[in-house]
Amino acid sequence: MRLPAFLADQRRLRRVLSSSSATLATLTRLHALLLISSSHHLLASLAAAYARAGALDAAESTLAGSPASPSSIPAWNALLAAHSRGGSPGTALRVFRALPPAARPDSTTFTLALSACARLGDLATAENIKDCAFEAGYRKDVFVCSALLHLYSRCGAMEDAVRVFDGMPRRDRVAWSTMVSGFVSAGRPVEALGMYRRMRQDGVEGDEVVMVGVMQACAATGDAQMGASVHGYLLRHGMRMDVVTTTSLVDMYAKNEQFDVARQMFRMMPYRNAISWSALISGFAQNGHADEALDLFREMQVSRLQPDSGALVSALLACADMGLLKLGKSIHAFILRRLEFDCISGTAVINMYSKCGSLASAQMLFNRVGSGDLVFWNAMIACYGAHGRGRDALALFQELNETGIKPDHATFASLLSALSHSGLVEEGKFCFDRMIKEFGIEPAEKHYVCIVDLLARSGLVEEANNLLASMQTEPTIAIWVALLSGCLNNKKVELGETIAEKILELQPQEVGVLALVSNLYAAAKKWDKVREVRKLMKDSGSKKVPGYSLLEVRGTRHIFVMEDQSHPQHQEILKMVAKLDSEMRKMGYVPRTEFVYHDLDENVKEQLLSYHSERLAIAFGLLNASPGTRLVIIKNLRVCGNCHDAIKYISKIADREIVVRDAKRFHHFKDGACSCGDYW
DNA sequence: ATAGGGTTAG
Repeated sequence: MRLPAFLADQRRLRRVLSSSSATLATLTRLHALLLISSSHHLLASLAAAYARAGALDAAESTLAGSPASPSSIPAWNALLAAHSRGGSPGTALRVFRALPPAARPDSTTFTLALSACARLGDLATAENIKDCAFEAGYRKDVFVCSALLHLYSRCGAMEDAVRVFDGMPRRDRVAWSTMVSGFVSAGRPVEALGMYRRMRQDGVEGDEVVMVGVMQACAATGDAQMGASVHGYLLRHGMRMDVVTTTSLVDMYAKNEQFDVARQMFRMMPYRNAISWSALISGFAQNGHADEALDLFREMQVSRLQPDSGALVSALLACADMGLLKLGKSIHAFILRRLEFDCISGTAVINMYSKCGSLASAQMLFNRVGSGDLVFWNAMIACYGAHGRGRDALALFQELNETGIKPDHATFASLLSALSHSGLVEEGKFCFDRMIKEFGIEPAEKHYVCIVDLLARSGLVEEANNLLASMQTEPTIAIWVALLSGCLNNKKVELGETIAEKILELQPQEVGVLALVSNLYAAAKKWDKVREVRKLMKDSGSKKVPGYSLLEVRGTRHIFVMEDQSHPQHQEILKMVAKLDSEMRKMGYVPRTEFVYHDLDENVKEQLLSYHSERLAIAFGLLNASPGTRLVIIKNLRVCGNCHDAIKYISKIADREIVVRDAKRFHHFKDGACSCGDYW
């Protein structure tokens, strides 16, 4: 072929350059030809072709080497897009900054640059780019605007996203769906669902992507009915049930505790990835079905799919829940051998050690990994809190401040809870103040729960009550509950009754909440009120979670439930309990029958107290565990004040360290003293 | 001609 003739055939040239099938060799050859002919137009097309073929350096040098003009913008865009897709948004931004001024960026350019900022979480640069885009006349551009929506929601600035969204003259499905998933990831699922409703009212139908966001929202709110209707919508509209969509369905059903449906969906998936497994495993693990979670985890191990860190993290969650230290340790070892030790799995391991009572192992891991990741620190602060080590939590918080990492809402939730459980009232108040004033964090529900708990626990119920009066919004059930439980523990029955009324007005469904209210009325000896609330409990339909205690002896787990006679050593255990009881009494133990909230005879109350599940578990442990080893009991409910007393005596009699983990934290009993800062 | 939205786990 004669070169000049070939160059003259512009149409044919264009076809070669815009098809994505041109090989690199062809492109380099053409490059040489075009340089000779110095055709700027064609050089730009060539650069775009380079970018599409993955030769990004060649694309950039071609562009930089030819004079800039608006006609080179598609090529620059192709280059930016390639960097973005290739996962290097930083480079994309560098290229954007290096754009020659004569090449006028268009809507696509700005959209790509903003999307790179979103990926990097670089709000400052984005603001700059936004200004340029607006100046260039793209203020109303759908693409630029949705890129902004995505940017703001990824940077936790939902209010800015809302502002942009409200200013959009035209909103397409992508804009709506960005808002839906934005609200979901901001932890505001109710507003996410609101967005979806508005979208439908606007006459816009959902597609797979929107519906995934809606499903996440349903999972977060626990709205099972809405969830099922979304499922129906997907089927009715014949949507593509790919891995992502189906995994979201599985996740939603599992989070809503519809395990049969979740499992069925999972089994029907033609193709599953590691995320699908993790979704189901964690669904079980987080809802008290650790056994099934671990069964699935084992099944995943035997399937071809290697467990990734997500599945391991879910399995660790199940170990933490059940206090399975041995299995947890082996997963830790597996991660060390086979995977990169990332922050998420590191945090999960710390959490597992924490929940299994191995404060020392958690500390060791924390010190060895030494990470700059905030959540990692948060987990360790929470771990100290769970072990009643408020001062250590505070010290770690101060250390965190010295690193320059900014604490977040979760840091303060863990810290306040640690201080509360250690009775460090002044420190707690001070931290609550600092959180608001110095760190500019608006207290959320959980923070109010902590601070009210902190005050009320140490008897300052009036101060706690005043704090609630100063709140901007109405206190929620959880906040009232913290106050009420302080009233109950400090025998402030009168104030307690008014709070109980408020809680009942909010119509709580949770049995635990109703039980607390009922106990308060029992403490006030208002037995007709007690009956009333007990009836509510019965009508609420939700089953009371039976209290159980669990311990592992020589690798086997034993579960004890009050009044359960099924254990093969039942008679022996009862004898042991009685023996301990009489020895404790000789040492001065007096059963604290005020913890039995029923209208019963005193001696019946005393008997009931002796058969709490942790007492049975401890008796079993003393009979079977090797002498001198520590007994770690995992209990799903709180340890009552009487058991707390009793275990101190037992620990002294048996000369053993006894550790009881209740729903919230650990009580380390050694030589009759509990190392947890406060009582219960 | 081309760009913006989606799955688990701390």
